[in-house]
Amino acid sequence: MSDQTTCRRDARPRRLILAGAHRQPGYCLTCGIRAQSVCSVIDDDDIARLAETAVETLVLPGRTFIEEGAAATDFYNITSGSVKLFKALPDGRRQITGFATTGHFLGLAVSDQYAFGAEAIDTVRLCRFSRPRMRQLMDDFPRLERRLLAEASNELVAAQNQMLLLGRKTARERVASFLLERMREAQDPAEDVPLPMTRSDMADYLGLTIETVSRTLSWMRTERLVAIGKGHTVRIVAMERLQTLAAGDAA
Amino acid sequence: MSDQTTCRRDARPRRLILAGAHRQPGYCLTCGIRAQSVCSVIDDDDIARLAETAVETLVLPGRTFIEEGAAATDFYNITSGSVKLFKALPDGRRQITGFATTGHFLGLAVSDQYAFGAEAIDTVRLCRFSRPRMRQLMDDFPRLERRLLAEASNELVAAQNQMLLLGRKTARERVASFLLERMREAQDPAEDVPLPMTRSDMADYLGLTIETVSRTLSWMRTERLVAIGKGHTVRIVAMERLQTLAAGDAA
DNA sequence: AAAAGGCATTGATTCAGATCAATTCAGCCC
DNA sequence: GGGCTGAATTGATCTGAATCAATGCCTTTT
Repeated sequence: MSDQTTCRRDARPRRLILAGAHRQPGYCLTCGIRAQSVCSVIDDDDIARLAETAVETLVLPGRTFIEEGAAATDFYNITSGSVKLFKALPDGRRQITGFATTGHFLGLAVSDQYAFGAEAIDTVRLCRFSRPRMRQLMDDFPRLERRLLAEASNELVAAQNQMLLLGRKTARERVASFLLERMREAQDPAEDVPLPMTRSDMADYLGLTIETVSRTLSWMRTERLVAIGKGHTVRIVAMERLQTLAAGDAA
Repeated sequence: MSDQTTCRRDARPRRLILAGAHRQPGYCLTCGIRAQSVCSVIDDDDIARLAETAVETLVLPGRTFIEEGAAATDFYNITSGSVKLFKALPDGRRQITGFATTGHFLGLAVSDQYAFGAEAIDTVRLCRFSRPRMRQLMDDFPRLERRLLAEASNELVAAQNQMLLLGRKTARERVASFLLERMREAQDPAEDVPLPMTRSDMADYLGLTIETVSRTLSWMRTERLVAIGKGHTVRIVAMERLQTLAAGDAA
């Protein structure tokens, strides 16, 4: 990983702030630089000590910055951009287990190996710090630990939903669920859903093939459920019917 | 839920102990009764206050004690027995998202609704306490919060493995993975794997049908990978080959 | 011991989605 | 604009697991 820069420590904030999901601007916990969004404010005397070991890293699109099975030495907080998390089988079959965006933490694990890989979708900025440091941070800031627990809980709920999808839903139900999930994730409240990922990523996330994803989207178009826009965008036309489909209410 | 009894508060321990995975005998955090296994010791002055609202509940086999979508009012710690966690679709399709045994916590959620249901497999004893109380406990005992985070992290890893299984593995690979997982879970180090759950549970856990599970086990028997014993037990005969199969190395 | 009920196994057939195989489309770079 | 390249769509065919359908096999009851 050659494309990393040291933290800009000149911009010292008065208060320590966690990058997070609540979408307020603020300063990164680990390096003190201004982040796109933060969620949690921590009163702080020890900011100088905290900023000591922080490193900001820039990751280019397509780059795998966490290798599945590698030694889990670092902890990451995404300050901008989005990444895909995945697991793979020896013969190349791949399962994307989730997407992570601004504010998410990566590398939370009890094991000493990363259980999944992580690859940048677009250009990603993240703060990286060592595991011993993370432990120390959690000792010093209980709110951080609480926040990690909340994030883990949410991810667990998402994972359970995904297990239901992968184990029991049909291709149509999977794609419908995916579109609605993407809509919820999008910052714009509109029904124009951005799909920045490739069909291949969608397929690997939904446990399908690219052909089935493509066919299913085409079917949704002819059924007037969605309209497929330019530039990786899908507009939801019949929200009700799509929700019914995603919930598995009727075939 | 009529089959619950109040906590036996007469057995006051000197120290507060968390029921957990490390398999040492000790006292339950919430009610102070002796539990089959505990993992974490917490020095304690406030034991009387802590035991105040604790309730021990006995759950009979087959009983659903957490209803998916119901108001998430309580938090549970299993002190003995094993339960299955599941999600369901309106038409009855079901996905078992995991099994929980002695020491596991249930009900961890940011949302105010349970994201999954929980049903007792055998007779289950558990300690139940309210969410506000749980919050208070976490405030008072940071080690509890740390333990919950560790448990959530482990579950997240397990969930990611299961997503790979459900999204990308074949029926044979799924059953092989399941047998090895059960072997790891079992307390006996032997290669005799106990399968207390029904074929239907296995199928709903692996995203298959009971017929496919049955056929796959029969195939494994004829291939001399396993020997099917009496009373819901399977003996692993060819460990190496089973591991290769589970890892998805060769078809 | 016979009857009954609930799993589990095995067989026959179907089908949703995978695989194999062309096109078609959208950027991009001269 | 005219190739060039990788992604997306569409079509034809195949197949692994689901579905439909009998038995078989324990456990409980009488």
